[in-house]
Amino acid sequence: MGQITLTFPDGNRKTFPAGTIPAQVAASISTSLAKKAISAQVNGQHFDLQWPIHEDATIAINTMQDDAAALELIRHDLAHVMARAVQELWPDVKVTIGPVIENGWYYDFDRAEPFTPEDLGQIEAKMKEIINRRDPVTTEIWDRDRAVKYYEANNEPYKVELVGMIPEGQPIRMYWHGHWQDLCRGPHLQHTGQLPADAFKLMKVAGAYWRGDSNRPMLQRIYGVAFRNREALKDYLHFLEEAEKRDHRRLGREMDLFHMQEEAPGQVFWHPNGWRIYTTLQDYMRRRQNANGYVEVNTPQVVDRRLWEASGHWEKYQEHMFIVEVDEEHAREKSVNALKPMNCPCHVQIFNQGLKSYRDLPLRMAEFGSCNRYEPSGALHGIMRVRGFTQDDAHIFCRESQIEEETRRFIAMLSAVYADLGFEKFRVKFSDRPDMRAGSDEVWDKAEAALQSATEAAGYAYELNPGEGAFYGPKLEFVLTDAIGRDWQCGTLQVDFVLPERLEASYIGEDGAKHRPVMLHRAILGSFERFIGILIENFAGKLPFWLAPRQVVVASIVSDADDFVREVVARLVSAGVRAEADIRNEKINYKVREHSLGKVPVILAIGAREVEDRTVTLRRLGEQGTQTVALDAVVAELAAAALPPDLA
RNA sequence: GCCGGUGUAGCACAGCGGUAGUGCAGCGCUCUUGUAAAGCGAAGGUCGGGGGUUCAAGUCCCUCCACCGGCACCA
Repeated sequence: MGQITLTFPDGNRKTFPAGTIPAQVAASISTSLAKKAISAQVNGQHFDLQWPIHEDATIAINTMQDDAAALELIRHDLAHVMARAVQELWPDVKVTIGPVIENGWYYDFDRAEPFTPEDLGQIEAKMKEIINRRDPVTTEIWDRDRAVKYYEANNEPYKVELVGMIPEGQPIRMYWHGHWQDLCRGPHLQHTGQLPADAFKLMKVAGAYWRGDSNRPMLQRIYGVAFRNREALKDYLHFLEEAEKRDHRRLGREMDLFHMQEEAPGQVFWHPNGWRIYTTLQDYMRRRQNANGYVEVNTPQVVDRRLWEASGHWEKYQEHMFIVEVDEEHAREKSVNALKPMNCPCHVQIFNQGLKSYRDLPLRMAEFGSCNRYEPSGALHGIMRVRGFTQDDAHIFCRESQIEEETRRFIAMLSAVYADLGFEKFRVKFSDRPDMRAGSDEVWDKAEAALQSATEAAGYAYELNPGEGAFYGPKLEFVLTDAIGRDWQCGTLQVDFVLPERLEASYIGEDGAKHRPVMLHRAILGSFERFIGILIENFAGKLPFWLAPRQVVVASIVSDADDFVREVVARLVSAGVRAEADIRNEKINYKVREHSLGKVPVILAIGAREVEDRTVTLRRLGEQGTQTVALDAVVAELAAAALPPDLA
């Protein structure tokens, strides 16, 4: 048997017989390391302590101190322990897959009876029992036939299918946790006793399609979360509570921004407070667009199916459109229309009016386009995913040679807008050509290169999403990260070679001949509804002053102050501040509490002293202290703060 | 659309086969108040819609709708 040389992280080298397993390497260092070891990094690969090493390599032994490895193993082993617990409790349940996900894992089961919340408690107890058994984890490599026969004999059809999916030449690895067995690529811990019995929790049961395919059976998925210790779990559960307090549906009610009701599922009833946010944001975007060379248009809501057939949407998205049929009772001829689900075909109609010259390009056509889509009922979510929404949409008609410059300008505008709205950082994703696509490779080459180089020129790194582009062209997607670390994909820029062709857009070039323009579809916010939801959650309702629907409440302390309160409100309103009076017969404590819960950024309290001195006592949301200031100074300061960032 | 859960007063919730309850908000009265809930009083609900079982149904069954959590979808 040959020898191999292993290099340790400190640079030391040692020779071992070929086929040595990391467990033996750990034991050669110390018995305590052998006990504490959970896995190894071998040539950078996450390695099971039982996998043999056949050649020279770098090696590092992982213990629970190594965050990434520890969390990966804890979550992965718990997935197995949970599956085992379920099968111990209900032997007829069939197991499928159970991967590690962010903060935990899930495992999908096939069981006739639904799992109940009580079942989760029972499973959790059984898992703790299994952990306390300290069962050793062992592994073997089987050949395909043996694995298939084994699973057929054990009536585990999903596992049979999984074995069949493992590519030729890749090992089919079996793991044993005591007597329980699962197909798994590993690695795993040494024994179940290495798992923290008090740092995991089963969270919820949910349906999930086998292999993500809605034509295949619905399985039952159990989600769990796990961390290295009890404190980390507690922190995470606390984080969930905090996230719930930011929920835009809850804040929407508490701040009286909007509501939704049964008669109009997926559509928003904007209350005065919410609509102030909406119009403030829209006015801001309109100024930004004007400053960036866009022209604004507006197009019809109800459009005959012929246009959607021509654009290709009828064929693909008919099921998801609101159809409006007009019959002979009302009109001479029956017609079938759709509420517009998008604006682009209408924008091409405007482009097509009159002859366009190359001198007209690039033509940046913007619309706050009100769209309706019949989204599947299960997709609806507050104001984030709705059936009626308004996009900050625009289409840039340009020549291929202008794609790069237009992309660069767009990214500059988008980053300025995001910064103004409180998002300093965003990520860029680039999706290139899919297998099914329109247009020649030559054109795709040019479009992809233009998007990439414009992104790089703008100083942004991008993540590649291979093959995820639209069938009509490559795209960029812009992803915001919010205050508690969640990602939101908002902006997009898509190159489209197809729609101008289908809807016969053209311009006259310098050569006097007709040419096809390229269309860039682009949005920065995405939809106002969703973006306002994101703003609410990002700021936990405490919107920046300029966006706050109620900026100032002027509250009387004694009724003798009422006249001065009204005067202060009038001064603020005429200075452009959204101010209102609260002269109800209530204690100042009560008023402060109520307006603080309503997320009003500034409360001005006025009692006898303030009336006497023509001052106000100012209290800012989230602060304990107050300051008493002269009226003129406060009006000037608040008027300045109320200006949108592009006007300040 | 699929799986599971939920739907009781404006809001948050209790009641789970025998004449609909609590807190807060709202309304009335008293209090003129100094920075996160003053006191008292009178009200307020065809218990999501429809159908069924029963002497009797928020309570049990069926069905539809909406919402919540996932999955699938997202031009």
